[in-house]
Amino acid sequence: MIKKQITLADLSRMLSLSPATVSRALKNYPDISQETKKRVHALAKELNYRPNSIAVGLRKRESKMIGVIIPQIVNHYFSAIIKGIMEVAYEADYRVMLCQSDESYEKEIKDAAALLDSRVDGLLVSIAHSTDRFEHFQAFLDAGVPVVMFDKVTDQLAGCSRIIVDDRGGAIASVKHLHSQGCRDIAHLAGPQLAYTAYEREMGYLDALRDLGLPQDPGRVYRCMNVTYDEGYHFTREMLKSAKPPDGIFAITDEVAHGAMKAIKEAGKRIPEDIALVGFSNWFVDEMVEPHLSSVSQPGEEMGRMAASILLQEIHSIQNDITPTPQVQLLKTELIIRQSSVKQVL
Amino acid sequence: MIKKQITLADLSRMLSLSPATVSRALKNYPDISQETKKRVHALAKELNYRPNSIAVGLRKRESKMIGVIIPQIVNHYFSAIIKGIMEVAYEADYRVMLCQSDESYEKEIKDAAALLDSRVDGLLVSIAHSTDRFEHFQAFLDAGVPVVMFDKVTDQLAGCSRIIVDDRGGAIASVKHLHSQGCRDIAHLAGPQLAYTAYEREMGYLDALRDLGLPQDPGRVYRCMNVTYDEGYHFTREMLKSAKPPDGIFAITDEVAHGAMKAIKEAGKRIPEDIALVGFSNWFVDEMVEPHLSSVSQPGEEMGRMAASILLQEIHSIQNDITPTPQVQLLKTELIIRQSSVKQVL
DNA sequence: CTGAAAGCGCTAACAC
DNA sequence: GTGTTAGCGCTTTCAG
Repeated sequence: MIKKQITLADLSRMLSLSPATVSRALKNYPDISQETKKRVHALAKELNYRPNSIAVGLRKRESKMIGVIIPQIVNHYFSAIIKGIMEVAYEADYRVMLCQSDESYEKEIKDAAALLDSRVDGLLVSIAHSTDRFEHFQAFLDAGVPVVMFDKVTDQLAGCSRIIVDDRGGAIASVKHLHSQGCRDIAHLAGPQLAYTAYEREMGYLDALRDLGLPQDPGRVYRCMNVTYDEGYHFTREMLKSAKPPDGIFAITDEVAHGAMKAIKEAGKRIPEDIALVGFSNWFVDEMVEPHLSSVSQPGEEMGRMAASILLQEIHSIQNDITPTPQVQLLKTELIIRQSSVKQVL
Repeated sequence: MIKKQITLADLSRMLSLSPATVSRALKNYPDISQETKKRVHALAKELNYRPNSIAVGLRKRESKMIGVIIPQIVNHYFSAIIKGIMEVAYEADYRVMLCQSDESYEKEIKDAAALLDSRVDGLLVSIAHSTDRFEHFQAFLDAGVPVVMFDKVTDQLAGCSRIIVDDRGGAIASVKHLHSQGCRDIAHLAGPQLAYTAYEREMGYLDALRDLGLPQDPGRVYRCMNVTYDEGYHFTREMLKSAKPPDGIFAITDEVAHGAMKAIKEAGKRIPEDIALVGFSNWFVDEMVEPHLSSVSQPGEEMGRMAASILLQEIHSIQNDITPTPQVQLLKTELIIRQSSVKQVL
């Protein structure tokens, strides 16, 4: 049976006080007598009274919950972001409702609807690969619920803040580094162009080639639609089968890069001597493989913390009747150079 | 400003119907005229009406939310579990409220309180290392909210189901396998004994030694209190500095095992010839390192799915006024043999 | 210093 | 078929 939790009414009855007084006493309102406060607190503690936050939410029209929609959870970078989000939310006494879109537009729509129905006070979202319409997020803004996008963002949704890392800068640094190590034919294991981060990294790759005066050969861009280890492995094998394999590879993520590494090793080629390799994410696995993988570090936890902080700010703004100004935060990336890309002993 | 979402009352006013009728029409109650249903649905869709699930929750005394408390999120195994949980919850139209205890007893207590205050319909929990009291979970049971423990469980909380993997069996298989490969001095990188899984793996290690007629030397058990890569590295270095290092290591997790691998390689020893190595989790990184790491696979997603399924069952039982019978589910583990532990070419 | 009353948005029992 | 009423548990005017 559904056992009943103790309620304010229960307390007030037992104390012969009105619910209002009990409520105020529990919150230490100044104009309640010490005596009453003592009695109320004592009984509340004894009976282990806990306010029903659903009722509070209904009354105060705020749920103290923030919604999070993320493409995947089983992913080092994303789980780091979630961690950052949860830490900030926790400190501010907000709960986190988590949804995984699984990179599916349809799932994302359903998740968004469920979160909106749950009356979350704000939404944090990293957009699925396949998403190219944004009405389901506009609905939040229309309802006065702030939305902050992180990592996979879009500029097609006005009035909402975005937190991104400097993907393009990281990509440029990687390619220039490969060039400095003597690479002249650098391939790119890219992602789906629709995704913001994938696009930026690819643009960075192309920017760098142009700056360096290297040819931009579309045949050197291999598109990993799902950005997986297996795709990295597969496309790299393909490269290796060709008459003239590249002498450097810049991979869109570490996962893809590790797949590439496997293929290169299997083919009996040396890293970095034959093919130098740089990934993206600075996953801690990078130091567990041989050779250690060079990679661009992107601060996941910091991104989560920042996204959550901005969202909370916006929630408070709105509660004080001021429309928040959307902001764009660019977090720095840093190229971590390891063995996989250092050809020359200097 | 807090813009208002459209409510049932709004609809009823505009349609000159009672809120009750509108409510019933939206839920397609049989005794509402087709005509009315049409009008109601049309307007609801037009105005994009979405029921306020906080209000529904208050009224129906169920929140359609389940709480999850997990020691860490940034962890392949745990995030896989979360994924499994979320899939099942999603299918059943439940939302997931996630908390990370960070292996802290105090944080766990606060999270539990917050979830109970949010009136989650059920709780899934994997217990923090440092937790040795369970009143904060008993509170759920007292309130008629079912609790299902997974992975890190305790038998000190009566009336609640547990999902575990066969840690002991996996440990035994690992040690016997090392023995079959010629290891006669097998060390164990263990965890804190308080943690259920750590304890079981350690017991499995000892069971196997006994079965094999090998001495059980307490000095061969290295206790990694935080179960980290660094601890694996550190303790293995320590072993290697001694006069007679072990010829096999069974590590409590893959993370620890990878730390051990690094130490062994650094010391110039060969794996598996000098020291054979087996980890636990079957992390996919195991196939990305050289040599590939043997490991015990434990089905994370399946565990999450099972835990969530059982919890939902129990929620429904309770709603139908029947006290669920706590069950214990043991998921099979499987030793995946790779290069790090195969000494002899057969 | 405390109480009465209204209401957040919805549902369910009971009328008609 | 549809409306009325009451109430989920809490907060917050407004009175006194």
